[in-house]
Amino acid sequence: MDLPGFTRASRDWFRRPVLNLAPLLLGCALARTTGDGTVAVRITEVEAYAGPADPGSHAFRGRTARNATMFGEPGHLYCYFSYGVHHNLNVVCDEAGTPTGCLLRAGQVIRGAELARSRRTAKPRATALPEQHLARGPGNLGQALGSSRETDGADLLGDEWSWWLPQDPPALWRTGPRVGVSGPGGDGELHPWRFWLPGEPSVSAYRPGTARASRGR
DNA sequence: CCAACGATTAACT
DNA sequence: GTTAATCGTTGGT
Repeated sequence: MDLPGFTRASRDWFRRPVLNLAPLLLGCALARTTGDGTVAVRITEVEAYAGPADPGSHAFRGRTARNATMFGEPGHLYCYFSYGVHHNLNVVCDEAGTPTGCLLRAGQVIRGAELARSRRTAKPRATALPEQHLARGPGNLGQALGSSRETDGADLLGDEWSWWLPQDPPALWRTGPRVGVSGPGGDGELHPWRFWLPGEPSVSAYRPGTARASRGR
């Protein structure tokens, strides 16, 4: 398995504070290979969740059976069941014992579009979906990759799931309020921790955000 | 044990 | 813009 223009990430690449890692995830590729083939998604939108100090985080009230994966080694997938319907994917960040992660909110399917589409054909209008919308939204991204209850804890340095760094990383991103997280005065005031690549068709046009230049890599 | 609530989506007005 | 669908997790009784 290879991806032109990308190289595989090491465990240590994930070993940094969540707010530092979050923008670096943009432009990376997440791939999954099964007997049916490979689907790879280039990440265009993420949200950071900062653990015990973050009221929006699943880890805010400590360790539970559900969020245990976030307490483990970085470079694994924390997959949780959302609204009785979706299997949303997070990249576990920072050192083991620091329960932080980034929710993968959207991406562009760069390999296996046919397979990704077939995984979404349960939805009546899926056959009419433009390719750019196959992995738009966290639930849809999870669905395009076929994530399930079994996905929680998967290692991104394994054979089935893999994480890829772009040879030519994006130089610019935007930040804004997280989606679906409430808080006093609006969560966005305190935690503008949604990061996305401007101008990407796979990113839904939510609220406007602030442009930030990258500080070099 | 039980009731409330989502890190959402798609369909409908 | 609004709302129903849908069910595991959580926290309180």
